[in-house]
Amino acid sequence: MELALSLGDTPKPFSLFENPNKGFSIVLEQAQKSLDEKRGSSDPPIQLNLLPSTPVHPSPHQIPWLNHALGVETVRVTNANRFRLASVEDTTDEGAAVSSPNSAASSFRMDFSIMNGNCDARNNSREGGVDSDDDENGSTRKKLRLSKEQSAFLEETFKEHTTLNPTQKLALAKQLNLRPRQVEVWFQNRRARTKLKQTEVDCEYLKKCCETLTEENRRLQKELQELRALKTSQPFYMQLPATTLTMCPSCERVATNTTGAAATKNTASIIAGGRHQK
DNA sequence: TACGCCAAAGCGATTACATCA
DNA sequence: GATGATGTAATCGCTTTGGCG
Repeated sequence: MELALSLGDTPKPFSLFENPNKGFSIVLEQAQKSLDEKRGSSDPPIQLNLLPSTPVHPSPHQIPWLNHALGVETVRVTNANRFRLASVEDTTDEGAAVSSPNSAASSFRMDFSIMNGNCDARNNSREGGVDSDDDENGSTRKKLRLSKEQSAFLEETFKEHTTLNPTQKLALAKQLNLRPRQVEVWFQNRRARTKLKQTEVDCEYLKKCCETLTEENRRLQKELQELRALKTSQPFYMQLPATTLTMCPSCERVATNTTGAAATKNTASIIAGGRHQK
Protein backbone atom coordinates (compact mmCIF):
# COMPACT_ATOMS: atom_id res chain seq x y z
CA MET A 1 0.00 0.00 0.00
CA GLU A 2 1.48 3.27 -1.05
CA LEU A 3 0.41 6.78 -0.35
CA ALA A 4 1.75 9.27 -2.82
CA LEU A 5 2.54 12.42 -1.00
CA SER A 6 3.54 15.62 -2.64
CA LEU A 7 5.57 17.99 -0.58
CA GLY A 8 6.09 20.98 -2.73
CA ASP A 9 6.74 19.44 -6.08
CA THR A 10 6.41 22.74 -7.74
CA PRO A 11 9.65 24.02 -9.19
CA LYS A 12 9.00 27.44 -7.77
CA PRO A 13 9.56 27.59 -4.07
CA PHE A 14 7.16 29.50 -1.86
CA SER A 15 4.65 29.76 -4.56
CA LEU A 16 1.83 29.37 -2.16
CA PHE A 17 1.45 33.07 -1.75
CA GLU A 18 0.90 33.44 -5.40
CA ASN A 19 -1.45 30.55 -5.60
CA PRO A 20 -2.39 28.94 -2.37
CA ASN A 21 -4.03 26.04 -4.09
CA LYS A 22 -0.86 24.97 -5.81
CA GLY A 23 1.80 22.88 -4.15
CA PHE A 24 1.01 24.11 -0.73
CA SER A 25 0.70 21.24 1.62
CA ILE A 26 -0.81 17.86 2.10
CA VAL A 27 -3.35 19.06 4.52
CA LEU A 28 -4.42 21.94 2.43
CA GLU A 29 -4.68 19.86 -0.67
CA GLN A 30 -6.71 17.33 1.14
CA ALA A 31 -8.79 19.99 2.68
CA GLN A 32 -9.31 21.65 -0.63
CA LYS A 33 -10.16 18.32 -2.13
CA SER A 34 -12.52 17.61 0.66
CA LEU A 35 -14.22 20.89 0.12
CA ASP A 36 -14.23 20.43 -3.59
CA GLU A 37 -15.83 17.07 -3.21
CA LYS A 38 -18.47 18.59 -1.06
CA ARG A 39 -18.98 21.42 -3.45
CA GLY A 40 -18.71 19.40 -6.57
CA SER A 41 -16.46 22.07 -8.01
CA SER A 42 -13.62 24.09 -6.62
CA ASP A 43 -14.53 27.43 -8.08
CA PRO A 44 -18.05 28.38 -7.13
CA PRO A 45 -18.99 29.03 -3.55
CA ILE A 46 -20.93 26.47 -1.63
CA GLN A 47 -24.37 26.33 -3.02
CA LEU A 48 -27.19 24.51 -1.35
CA ASN A 49 -29.72 23.01 -3.58
CA LEU A 50 -33.01 23.86 -2.03
CA LEU A 51 -35.04 21.78 -4.37
CA PRO A 52 -36.45 18.70 -2.71
CA SER A 53 -34.76 15.54 -3.73
CA THR A 54 -38.03 13.91 -4.47
CA PRO A 55 -41.19 15.58 -5.49
CA VAL A 56 -43.35 16.13 -2.52
CA HIS A 57 -46.40 15.22 -4.40
CA PRO A 58 -45.92 13.25 -7.45
CA SER A 59 -47.81 14.31 -10.45
CA PRO A 60 -50.85 12.25 -11.18
CA HIS A 61 -48.93 10.49 -13.88
CA GLN A 62 -46.35 9.33 -11.37
CA ILE A 63 -48.79 7.77 -9.02
CA PRO A 64 -48.93 4.09 -9.73
CA TRP A 65 -52.38 3.92 -8.35
CA LEU A 66 -53.63 6.37 -10.91
CA ASN A 67 -52.20 4.31 -13.68
CA HIS A 68 -54.63 1.59 -12.86
CA ALA A 69 -57.22 3.37 -14.84
CA LEU A 70 -58.76 0.16 -15.92
CA GLY A 71 -59.30 -0.93 -12.39
CA VAL A 72 -60.80 2.39 -11.61
CA GLU A 73 -63.05 2.08 -14.54
CA THR A 74 -64.18 -1.26 -13.28
CA VAL A 75 -65.04 0.25 -9.96
CA ARG A 76 -66.85 3.02 -11.65
CA VAL A 77 -68.89 0.70 -13.77
CA THR A 78 -69.78 -1.62 -10.98
CA ASN A 79 -70.71 1.23 -8.72
CA ALA A 80 -72.39 3.27 -11.35
CA ASN A 81 -75.84 2.16 -10.43
CA ARG A 82 -75.27 2.37 -6.74
CA PHE A 83 -73.85 5.85 -7.04
CA ARG A 84 -76.17 7.13 -9.63
CA LEU A 85 -77.78 9.60 -7.34
CA ALA A 86 -74.45 10.97 -6.21
CA SER A 87 -73.02 10.94 -9.68
CA VAL A 88 -75.81 12.94 -11.12
CA GLU A 89 -75.86 15.48 -8.38
CA ASP A 90 -72.24 15.62 -7.32
CA THR A 91 -70.20 15.23 -10.43
CA THR A 92 -69.13 18.80 -10.02
CA ASP A 93 -68.40 20.41 -6.73
CA GLU A 94 -70.84 23.12 -7.37
CA GLY A 95 -73.36 20.48 -8.18
CA ALA A 96 -72.72 18.91 -4.85
CA ALA A 97 -73.15 22.18 -3.12
CA VAL A 98 -76.18 23.24 -5.02
CA SER A 99 -77.92 19.95 -5.12
CA SER A 100 -80.12 18.87 -2.33
CA PRO A 101 -77.76 17.52 0.31
CA ASN A 102 -80.49 15.75 2.14
CA SER A 103 -81.29 13.51 -0.69
CA ALA A 104 -77.71 12.41 -0.93
CA ALA A 105 -77.20 12.17 2.77
CA SER A 106 -80.13 9.97 3.28
CA SER A 107 -78.65 7.38 1.01
CA PHE A 108 -75.06 7.79 2.24
CA ARG A 109 -75.40 7.79 5.96
CA MET A 110 -76.10 4.15 6.36
CA ASP A 111 -72.86 3.12 4.71
CA PHE A 112 -70.66 5.07 7.05
CA SER A 113 -72.69 4.29 10.09
CA ILE A 114 -72.11 0.67 9.32
CA MET A 115 -68.42 1.34 9.13
CA ASN A 116 -67.88 3.28 12.29
CA GLY A 117 -70.87 2.67 14.38
CA ASN A 118 -71.46 5.68 16.55
CA CYS A 119 -70.39 8.61 14.46
CA ASP A 120 -73.75 9.14 13.00
CA ALA A 121 -75.11 11.24 15.78
CA ARG A 122 -72.03 13.37 15.79
CA ASN A 123 -72.23 13.80 12.08
CA ASN A 124 -75.65 15.21 12.45
CA SER A 125 -74.98 17.39 15.41
CA ARG A 126 -71.36 18.44 15.41
CA GLU A 127 -69.75 17.60 12.13
CA GLY A 128 -72.88 18.21 10.25
CA GLY A 129 -71.84 15.97 7.41
CA VAL A 130 -73.96 16.41 4.39
CA ASP A 131 -77.12 17.29 6.19
CA SER A 132 -76.16 20.44 7.97
CA ASP A 133 -75.68 22.48 4.85
CA ASP A 134 -79.32 23.29 4.77
CA ASP A 135 -79.17 24.70 8.26
CA GLU A 136 -76.95 27.59 7.40
CA ASN A 137 -78.50 30.81 6.31
CA GLY A 138 -75.75 31.46 3.83
CA SER A 139 -74.23 34.45 5.55
CA THR A 140 -71.77 32.61 7.80
CA ARG A 141 -69.33 29.97 6.74
CA LYS A 142 -69.79 26.74 8.55
CA LYS A 143 -66.81 24.98 9.97
CA LEU A 144 -67.34 21.26 9.97
CA ARG A 145 -65.10 19.03 12.00
CA LEU A 146 -64.67 15.57 10.64
CA SER A 147 -65.08 12.76 13.08
CA LYS A 148 -62.09 10.69 14.13
CA GLU A 149 -63.38 7.82 12.11
CA GLN A 150 -63.81 9.93 9.04
CA SER A 151 -60.35 11.42 9.40
CA ALA A 152 -58.79 8.03 9.98
CA PHE A 153 -60.44 6.62 6.92
CA LEU A 154 -59.34 9.56 4.84
CA GLU A 155 -55.83 9.16 6.18
CA GLU A 156 -55.77 5.53 5.22
CA THR A 157 -56.97 6.41 1.77
CA PHE A 158 -54.39 9.14 1.50
CA LYS A 159 -51.67 6.67 2.33
CA GLU A 160 -52.69 4.63 -0.64
CA HIS A 161 -52.98 7.54 -3.01
CA THR A 162 -52.62 11.24 -2.52
CA THR A 163 -55.02 12.24 -5.24
CA LEU A 164 -58.46 11.04 -6.12
CA ASN A 165 -60.19 10.71 -9.40
CA PRO A 166 -63.84 11.75 -9.53
CA THR A 167 -65.12 8.23 -9.15
CA GLN A 168 -63.10 7.55 -6.07
CA LYS A 169 -63.96 10.91 -4.69
CA LEU A 170 -67.63 10.09 -5.03
CA ALA A 171 -67.21 6.65 -3.56
CA LEU A 172 -65.27 7.99 -0.63
CA ALA A 173 -67.75 10.74 -0.06
CA LYS A 174 -70.55 8.26 -0.08
CA GLN A 175 -68.77 5.96 2.28
CA LEU A 176 -67.97 8.72 4.72
CA ASN A 177 -71.26 10.51 4.40
CA LEU A 178 -69.58 13.64 3.13
CA ARG A 179 -69.97 15.78 0.09
CA PRO A 180 -67.47 15.09 -2.68
CA ARG A 181 -66.32 18.66 -2.32
CA GLN A 182 -65.44 18.00 1.30
CA VAL A 183 -63.41 14.98 0.34
CA GLU A 184 -61.68 16.95 -2.34
CA VAL A 185 -60.89 19.80 0.02
CA TRP A 186 -59.63 17.39 2.62
CA PHE A 187 -57.22 15.86 0.13
CA GLN A 188 -56.06 19.25 -1.02
CA ASN A 189 -55.39 20.36 2.51
CA ARG A 190 -53.76 17.07 3.33
CA ARG A 191 -51.40 17.40 0.41
CA ALA A 192 -50.57 20.89 1.52
CA ARG A 193 -49.83 19.67 5.04
CA THR A 194 -47.62 16.91 3.71
CA LYS A 195 -45.71 19.35 1.61
CA LEU A 196 -45.33 21.76 4.46
CA LYS A 197 -44.00 19.04 6.71
CA GLN A 198 -41.58 17.86 4.07
CA THR A 199 -40.40 21.43 3.65
CA GLU A 200 -39.76 21.65 7.35
CA VAL A 201 -37.80 18.42 7.28
CA ASP A 202 -35.77 19.62 4.33
CA CYS A 203 -35.14 22.89 6.07
CA GLU A 204 -33.83 21.11 9.15
CA TYR A 205 -31.58 18.95 7.03
CA LEU A 206 -30.18 21.94 5.19
CA LYS A 207 -29.61 23.71 8.47
CA LYS A 208 -27.55 20.79 9.71
CA CYS A 209 -25.62 20.69 6.45
CA CYS A 210 -24.91 24.37 6.78
CA GLU A 211 -23.70 23.96 10.34
CA THR A 212 -21.46 21.08 9.36
CA LEU A 213 -19.94 23.00 6.49
CA THR A 214 -19.46 26.06 8.61
CA GLU A 215 -17.68 24.02 11.22
CA GLU A 216 -15.50 22.38 8.60
CA ASN A 217 -14.72 25.71 7.06
CA ARG A 218 -13.68 27.01 10.45
CA ARG A 219 -11.47 24.01 11.00
CA LEU A 220 -9.83 24.37 7.61
CA GLN A 221 -9.23 28.04 8.12
CA LYS A 222 -7.51 27.20 11.35
CA GLU A 223 -5.35 24.60 9.66
CA LEU A 224 -4.51 27.06 6.97
CA GLN A 225 -3.35 29.56 9.53
CA GLU A 226 -1.28 26.95 11.27
CA LEU A 227 0.34 25.88 8.05
CA ARG A 228 1.08 29.42 7.09
CA ALA A 229 2.67 29.95 10.43
CA LEU A 230 4.64 26.77 10.01
CA LYS A 231 5.81 27.81 6.60
CA THR A 232 6.91 31.17 7.87
CA SER A 233 8.96 29.64 10.62
CA GLN A 234 10.37 26.77 8.55
CA PRO A 235 10.27 27.90 4.94
CA PHE A 236 12.86 25.41 3.83
CA TYR A 237 10.63 22.43 4.22
CA MET A 238 8.32 23.76 1.59
CA GLN A 239 10.93 22.91 -1.02
CA LEU A 240 10.90 19.28 -0.13
CA PRO A 241 10.64 16.95 -3.07
CA ALA A 242 7.74 14.63 -3.67
CA THR A 243 7.78 11.93 -1.09
CA THR A 244 6.35 8.48 -1.16
CA LEU A 245 4.91 7.08 1.97
CA THR A 246 4.94 3.35 2.13
CA MET A 247 2.67 1.71 4.60
CA CYS A 248 3.67 -1.62 6.00
CA PRO A 249 0.67 -3.91 5.56
CA SER A 250 1.45 -5.88 8.70
CA CYS A 251 2.19 -3.21 11.25
CA GLU A 252 0.46 -0.37 9.33
CA ARG A 253 3.33 1.97 9.99
CA VAL A 254 4.24 4.49 7.41
CA ALA A 255 7.76 4.62 6.12
CA THR A 256 8.95 7.66 4.22
CA ASN A 257 11.00 7.23 1.07
CA THR A 258 12.09 10.35 -0.68
CA THR A 259 12.15 10.05 -4.43
CA GLY A 260 15.63 10.87 -5.49
CA ALA A 261 14.81 12.46 -8.78
CA ALA A 262 13.42 15.64 -7.41
CA ALA A 263 15.48 15.75 -4.31
CA THR A 264 18.34 18.09 -4.12
CA LYS A 265 21.38 17.22 -2.18
CA ASN A 266 20.58 19.78 0.40
CA THR A 267 17.10 18.62 1.13
CA ALA A 268 18.17 15.03 1.10
CA SER A 269 20.81 15.68 3.61
CA ILE A 270 18.44 17.63 5.75
CA ILE A 271 15.93 14.86 5.70
CA ALA A 272 18.57 12.28 6.42
CA GLY A 273 20.02 14.29 9.19
CA GLY A 274 17.10 15.98 10.76
CA ARG A 275 13.78 14.28 10.14
CA HIS A 276 14.33 10.71 9.30
CA GLN A 277 14.78 9.16 12.65
CA LYS A 278 11.42 7.57 13.16
C1' DT B 1 -50.46 21.35 -37.52
C1' DA B 2 -51.14 25.59 -35.00
C1' DC B 3 -54.15 28.32 -32.46
C1' DG B 4 -57.68 29.92 -29.35
C1' DC B 5 -61.29 28.77 -26.17
C1' DC B 6 -63.12 26.37 -22.36
C1' DA B 7 -63.64 23.29 -18.50
C1' DA B 8 -61.56 20.67 -15.02
C1' DA B 9 -58.14 19.90 -11.65
C1' DG B 10 -54.59 21.19 -8.60
C1' DC B 11 -52.03 24.41 -5.84
C1' DG B 12 -50.67 28.39 -2.81
C1' DA B 13 -52.36 31.76 0.00
C1' DT B 14 -55.70 33.14 2.89
C1' DT B 15 -59.84 33.22 5.73
C1' DA B 16 -62.86 31.59 9.22
C1' DC B 17 -64.09 28.73 12.63
C1' DA B 18 -63.55 25.05 16.43
C1' DT B 19 -60.87 23.50 20.08
C1' DC B 20 -57.69 23.70 23.73
C1' DA B 21 -54.58 25.49 27.27
C1' DG C 1 -65.63 33.22 31.06
C1' DA C 2 -62.14 35.66 28.15
C1' DT C 3 -58.26 35.13 25.31
C1' DG C 4 -54.55 33.78 22.38
C1' DA C 5 -52.53 29.78 19.92
C1' DT C 6 -53.24 26.10 17.04
C1' DG C 7 -55.36 23.03 13.74
C1' DT C 8 -58.03 22.60 9.88
C1' DA C 9 -62.19 23.07 6.80
C1' DA C 10 -63.32 26.08 3.30
C1' DT C 11 -62.65 29.79 -0.20
C1' DC C 12 -60.34 32.47 -3.75
C1' DG C 13 -57.44 33.33 -7.49
C1' DC C 14 -54.18 31.57 -10.41
C1' DT C 15 -51.81 28.10 -13.44
C1' DT C 16 -51.67 23.95 -15.96
C1' DT C 17 -53.59 20.50 -18.80
C1' DG C 18 -56.42 18.26 -22.06
C1' DG C 19 -60.29 18.24 -25.26
C1' DC C 20 -62.54 20.40 -29.02
C1' DG C 21 -63.60 23.22 -33.01
